[in-house]
Amino acid sequence: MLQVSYIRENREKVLERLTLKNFKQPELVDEIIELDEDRRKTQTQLDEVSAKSNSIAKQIGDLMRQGQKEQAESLKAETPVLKEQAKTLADKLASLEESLQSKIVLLPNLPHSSVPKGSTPEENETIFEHGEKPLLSANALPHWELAAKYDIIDFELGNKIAGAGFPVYKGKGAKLQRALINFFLDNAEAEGYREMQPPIVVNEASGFGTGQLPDKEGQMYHVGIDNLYLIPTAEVPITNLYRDVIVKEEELPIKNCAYTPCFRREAGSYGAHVRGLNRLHQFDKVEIVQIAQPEKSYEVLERMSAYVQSLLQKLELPYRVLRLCGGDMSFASALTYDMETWCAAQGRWLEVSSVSNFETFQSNRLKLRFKGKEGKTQLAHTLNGSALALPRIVATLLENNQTEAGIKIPAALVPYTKFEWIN
RNA sequence: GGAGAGAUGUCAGAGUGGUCGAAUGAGCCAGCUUGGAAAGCUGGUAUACUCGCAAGGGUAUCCAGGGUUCGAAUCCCUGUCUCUCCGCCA
Repeated sequence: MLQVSYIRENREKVLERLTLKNFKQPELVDEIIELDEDRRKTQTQLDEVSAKSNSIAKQIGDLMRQGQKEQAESLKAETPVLKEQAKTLADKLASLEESLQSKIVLLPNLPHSSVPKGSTPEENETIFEHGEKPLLSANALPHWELAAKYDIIDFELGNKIAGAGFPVYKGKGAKLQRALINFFLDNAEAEGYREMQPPIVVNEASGFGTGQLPDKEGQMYHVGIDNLYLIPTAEVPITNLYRDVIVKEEELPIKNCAYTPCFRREAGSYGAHVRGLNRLHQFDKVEIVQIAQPEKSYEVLERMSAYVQSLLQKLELPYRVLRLCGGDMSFASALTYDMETWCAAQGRWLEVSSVSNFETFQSNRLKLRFKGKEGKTQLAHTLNGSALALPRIVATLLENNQTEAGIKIPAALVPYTKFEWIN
């Protein structure tokens, strides 16, 4: 959520930046500014009336104590008018605040100055590419066929007990999952992240804090009876740990990581390109989350990007890094890097990580602030990234490392799997 | 699921209608003291909105939302959460 004061003071810039994000309702900006002006005027009026009432109440108190009952009574006569005024103003204020809030949450975050123009994934900017695309033999298989061949992931069985998009990992498939989770967590710890285990259901306030609610409600599984949501990413609980918190500046940056299952309804997306592990309703992910000082957050973002890349390098996966264009970025992000691995049998790039700086967009919703040496409190910047999401890593590993003898586990992972081959 | 108790500042904890943004203590910060430290002493120590160049002022906030009242941390209603006991349970 953008700050009203910022919109008020930077109208032109806000409009210009929203254009880059292909925002369709620029008229909202002026509506917000107008509502805000009205809101502040009403606030001032209400404050004045309240000040008057307070002073009268105080005088009545004084008079009563001095036993001057009659004068007190005559002062009381003045209050009904004030009360009426206060009520009217308070109602007006509440309704102004409500419409202001309802409009301001519709504005996406403003993109950083380095964000390229564009509205489709094709217009994302490839800023780095690493590793050789493997040359597979003509009879190479996509991962879902390899999964069946080696009996390590069973999509049918998951179908039976839950539905499409809930695979069952079996034997070495399950062990590979566990190995990857541990590999990612150990690396994150070495990078300075504190491991956390949060709840994987969250309440409404948490969903709002990180921006999933109210608009992306349909993407989360909702447990109606208790009004809880299954998390779509660990970002939600981990970032919300700091909701309504004022941290000390010297504690920054705060670095947390967590492994959690993630749940996404992804309603209505079925088809060939979502086969196998490409898109699931439940998947595992290790997430890294940082809270940083505003002037350092872009440095932090680069560092997070480099860290994610180091994981891909250790796993010996060919990848590229994209800087997302304005139209392809998420609602809340100011700058996003996507990491994609080359999935050789499918012959396509698969997104395995997304690293973003949200600047104050989330912290404004969360009321996550820090207090500097001078005692001034200000909103902190939040960042997060997948490090990494498992299914597409598994898909890439299976497809790229398939040989006549089976699937070769990358050396860095063998201490975790304790086997070198799936065969 | 049943019964009861409770929710006050960074923490502990007072406060049952006015002088309460809130006693007291601890913590923290600054200063004094000291060779340095401890102890001691002195002062400071919430957040949001708003007015103001500033100094400073106004308003709101004692879990949340309503209500009673000239006036609510205090009384009433509703909700949420926490704790204790019982039941159930990995």
